Amino acid sequence: MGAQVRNYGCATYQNEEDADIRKGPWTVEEDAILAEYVAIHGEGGWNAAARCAGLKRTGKSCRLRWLNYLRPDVRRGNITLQEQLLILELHSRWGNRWSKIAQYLPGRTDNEIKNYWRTRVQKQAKQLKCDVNSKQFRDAMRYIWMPRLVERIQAASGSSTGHSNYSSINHNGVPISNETGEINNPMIELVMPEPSGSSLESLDTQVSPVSDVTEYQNPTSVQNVSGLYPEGESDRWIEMEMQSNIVNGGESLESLWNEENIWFLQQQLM
DNA sequence: AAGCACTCCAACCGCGACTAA
DNA sequence: CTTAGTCGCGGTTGGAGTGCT
Repeated sequence: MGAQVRNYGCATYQNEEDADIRKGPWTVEEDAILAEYVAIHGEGGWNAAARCAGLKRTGKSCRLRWLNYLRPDVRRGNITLQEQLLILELHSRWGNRWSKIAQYLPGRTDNEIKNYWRTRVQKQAKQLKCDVNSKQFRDAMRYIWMPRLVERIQAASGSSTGHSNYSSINHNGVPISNETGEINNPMIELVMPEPSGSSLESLDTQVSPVSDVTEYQNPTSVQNVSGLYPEGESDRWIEMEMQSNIVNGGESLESLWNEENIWFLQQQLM
């Protein structure tokens, strides 16, 4: 980052030459000016927008402010279960392609998804003492978190299919795609909107900030999940599931990742 | 009540891709 | 072909907010 000045408390300047360029938090007035400009001229041409609107901001800053905050269709608030599942699924497919992932979550910005990943998902990897990109962690996501999320989504939407269906995930855990590269996974279809503009409202199961991948409802039983796990490893994974239930005494789980479970998972993942 | 630790998010930066002159 | 300007993406970070001691 170098020696540039950061001061989010009040807008500041990088150096003498940039004394006309404001940095830091946007004011209400600046927001209004930018929103009005875009309403008249449309999106794009951000450098011109900054100049013509009289904003002492860089074009980049204007673009970011518009896309991440001022845009009328920006969704704010908790990431839903469906969105969590989509993020996990799409990240396993595309990696850190945040903008691409964001296309499938209407109203969510790449920045927001990136923040979610870093603050929630990477935190869990850290707790498990494994790299977020490691096979172990990906497996934990794929064979435990994601099926659980699916179950919760189904429970919340009143579906009675009875068990998670991840059968269209291949042996690498990647959802099987058709020739066009589209994901062909019934559970993902359940939650995945078109990349442009459609709404998630009908499936909008809001969750609290703590009710993300770190916390699960206790499944009533370890049910029909063997098909979810890697070939030849289902026993081991089912055992992990059962162990996590035993450890939690059948009560609803405060968190799957209490110390005991983390230790247990680490042993299993060795 | 105060201080500390931690979480979350807005906003920054560097860099690569694209495009027009 | 080269160059300059612009845009978009992914990584990083400061600070406000919140919870805990």
